[in-house]
Amino acid sequence: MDLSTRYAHAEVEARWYAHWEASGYFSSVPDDREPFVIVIPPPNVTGVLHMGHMLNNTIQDILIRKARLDGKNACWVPGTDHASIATEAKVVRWLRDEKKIRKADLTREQFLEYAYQWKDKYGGIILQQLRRLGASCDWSRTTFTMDKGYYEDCIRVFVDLYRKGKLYRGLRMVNWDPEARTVLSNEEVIYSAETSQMYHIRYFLEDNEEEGIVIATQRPETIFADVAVAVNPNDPRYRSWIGKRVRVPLINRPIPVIADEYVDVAFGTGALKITPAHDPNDYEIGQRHQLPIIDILNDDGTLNERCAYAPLVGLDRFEARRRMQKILETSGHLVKIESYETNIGRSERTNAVVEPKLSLQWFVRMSELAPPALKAVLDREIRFYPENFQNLYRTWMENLRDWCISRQLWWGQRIPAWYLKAEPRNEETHIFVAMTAEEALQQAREATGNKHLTLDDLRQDEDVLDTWASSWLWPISVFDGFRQPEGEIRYYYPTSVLVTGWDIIFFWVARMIMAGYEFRGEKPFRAVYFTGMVRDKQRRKMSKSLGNSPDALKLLDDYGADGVRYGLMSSAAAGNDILFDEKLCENGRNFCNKIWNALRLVKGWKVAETSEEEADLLRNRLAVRWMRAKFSQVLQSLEEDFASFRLSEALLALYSFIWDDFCSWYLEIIKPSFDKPIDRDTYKVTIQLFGELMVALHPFMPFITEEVWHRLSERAPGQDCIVQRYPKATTFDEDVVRRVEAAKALITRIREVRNEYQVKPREALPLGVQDSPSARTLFGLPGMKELVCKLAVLSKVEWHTQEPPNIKSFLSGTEKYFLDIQQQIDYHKERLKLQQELDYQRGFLKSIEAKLANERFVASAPAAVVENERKKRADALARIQILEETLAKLPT
RNA sequence: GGGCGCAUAGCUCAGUUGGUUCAGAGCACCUGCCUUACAAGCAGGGGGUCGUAGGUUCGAAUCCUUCUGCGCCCACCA
Repeated sequence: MDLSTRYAHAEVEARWYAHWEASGYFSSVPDDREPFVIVIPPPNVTGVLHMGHMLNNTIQDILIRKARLDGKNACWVPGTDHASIATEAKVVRWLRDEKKIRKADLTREQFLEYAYQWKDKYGGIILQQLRRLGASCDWSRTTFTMDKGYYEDCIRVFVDLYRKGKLYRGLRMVNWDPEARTVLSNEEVIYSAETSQMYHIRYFLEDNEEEGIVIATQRPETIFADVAVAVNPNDPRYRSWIGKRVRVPLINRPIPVIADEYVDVAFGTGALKITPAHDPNDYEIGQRHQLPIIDILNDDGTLNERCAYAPLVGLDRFEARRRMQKILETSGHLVKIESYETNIGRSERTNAVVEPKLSLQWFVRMSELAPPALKAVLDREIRFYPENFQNLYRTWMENLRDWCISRQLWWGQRIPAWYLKAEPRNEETHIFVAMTAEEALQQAREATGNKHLTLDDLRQDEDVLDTWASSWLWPISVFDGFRQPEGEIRYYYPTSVLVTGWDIIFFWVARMIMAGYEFRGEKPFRAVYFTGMVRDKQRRKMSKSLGNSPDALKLLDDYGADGVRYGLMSSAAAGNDILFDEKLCENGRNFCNKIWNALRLVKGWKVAETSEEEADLLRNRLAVRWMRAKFSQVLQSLEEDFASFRLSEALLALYSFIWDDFCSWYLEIIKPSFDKPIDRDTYKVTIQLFGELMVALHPFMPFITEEVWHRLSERAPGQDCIVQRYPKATTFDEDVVRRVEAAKALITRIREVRNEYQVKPREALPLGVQDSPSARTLFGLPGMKELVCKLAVLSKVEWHTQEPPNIKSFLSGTEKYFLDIQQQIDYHKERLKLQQELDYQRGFLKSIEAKLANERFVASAPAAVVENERKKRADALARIQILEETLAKLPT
């Protein structure tokens, strides 16, 4: 067999992925098997593969492949999300830079045409990249949240919620992004500490030029929107002021001084200007005191004429702020300016400072949707892994505000609400919510009694839905559950597990759960596996803006998909952030190479009917017995790991089983000496076992396992690793496992001695065993002597009833061994080591005896634990006896 | 301000119900090997009082409390 010593991944990956896909292994249709279903967290259509996606999708692929190997009907639905704000921003930039077109110069229809052009050209690259990773998605089911059917579902849901009274249009204080000119959800606002200026400004009494009250504000330009000054009713400094009137600086509009408990006596000056249109708290205070609302800001953040101060009208809020300093100084209202550290909210998308703003928006009534979604998680109807994310979920669900689902964008599902053109904008009294304009017209005719109304008399809402108001329908809509509620969704829903980062637990996870119960009366998934964030070595979240994310495709090139998958999985316990280190992918690549070379070894053997040496046969049979038993033991723990989503543990267990037990021990035991053949039985079992190992590892490292699986032996068409049955644990011979483990310990001890005394690797030495029942038990297994001889490079094993003189002796387990190393032994050193060991064993014995002397321990500990302590005591006693004898006989 | 979580080897982290050799893995480090599968490798080794102080228990890395040092989420004071 002519195989390179290095495993070459690139060609293998491309070949097998194409083969799997062409064989239809990825696609799923309902049948009588148990389904195992995952819907992908749809990445932004604009996205390119990054570390987070790779982690996420590796986990999903592992689960899907495992389910497929378990004989389930595995269905993994891929797709992308239209990501309204992010995509629209990209398209706007693209138009500006490439096409030299400004969005403002386009009609809605023109813009959308360009947007679809852009999407067709640049969108969905990520799905292509996922194939490189090995993701075994059912590509025929690929869904995009703006697909016709999906789009319609969003509209249908909007209408449905409106009719049920769970959706309303209302005036609310929202987070406004003046740059994108759209409302933002709370989750899209990022707060961070920044230094800003605190302006102390004096408001003079209405009828007094001398006396005034000083307020503190960071936004002096908003004073034109002030409608009151509030003080705490319990603040003695200001008690006499309550009820008086003061004048807004510069424009001299009189406003009252009111009392409200909200005002913090200790903060600022203890007097607070009230600006209901531009601050959420002020808005609430304004409501309490029935104060008017003056909105002085335009949508783009410039001041409008309502501020009543001509010099600043039309200026940007920050420019206005800069000028206010001079103006207030000159007019004598400015008391002082202080530097001040505060949290400033910025738009996640545009980084513009967010402006609180009153606005007419559409809201979903969360009080209606949240309770069943909360209950499902608390009752563990939906299980979280790790479980403690329940806390996060709970606190959020118990403190919900209504969900603002309208966005002032064009890229998205347009809100299906129509108004009468005759009514002024934002003051509409008639609202018609319907699937189509025609239906809306029908409603309008009925509502107004005017049969002559036409479509021309109607105006559709300009806004689109929040992206999450489409992605929350994902698990239902991808199976066409709205239009065909009795169709295949009945087979696939609820899905099996959702794999996603914990950062979108609110955006997406919670809302999907709500949608599941609201629209299907059933949870959308049985379990949620939360992945951590992938961070760099400085613990920073990996992001494009920081440029600290390694190029995902380059990683795949350098280490192979299997290597990268290994790297990601080997340090990613559910929910824990992982500090990504390329070194881990290197481990994965090395592991591939190890497997590859094991294949080269095995395939290089000559096979004979049987071996000439009886010793070889005995040894090989023992090796096979041990390997079978150990594999069963490992499979048992693997099943437990999979059941509780402990995937890293499962991978690690396989890694050490393959590398250590299979390669370092098993193959070394059965490896024939140079140019000698191996007996057919052992060979066949080994090929079989090797194949099973590949199947067991396949979910984690699909490509190399498929390749090796096929190279191990001729496979009939369709006999691919990906569609085998996962090996199952059987009852196994624990005794063999135990005794071989003891033998391994003995071999290690012998190698240690050989190393210490620099015995040549090939030089075979005779081993002496001091006769004892435990030694007889160990060597009683057929093939055990031959096994130890081979791996420890021994010429023979001799039994001693008496200690031979002047020979190196050592302990392993409770047995004593002698090794004739043909060298002068350093007795001084030996004595020291023996004494050290003896001291340790005596201390150990003492602690065990103390334990056993404790009546309460013996009475309350489980019998097995007590029994084990007794065994430990016996072993310790045996060791101490041997050590004492050896010491006594040691030449001085 | 409210809440959640973390602290285990030089580094990154496992450690499930308190009890089998539980004090682990990988990396790094040290020693010796290019031994006919693999130097992307082989054989061997050193290294931790499980953050601190108490408590519960026959028994604590594991449960409770304190303190210290980190991290995160939510809310947000003009």
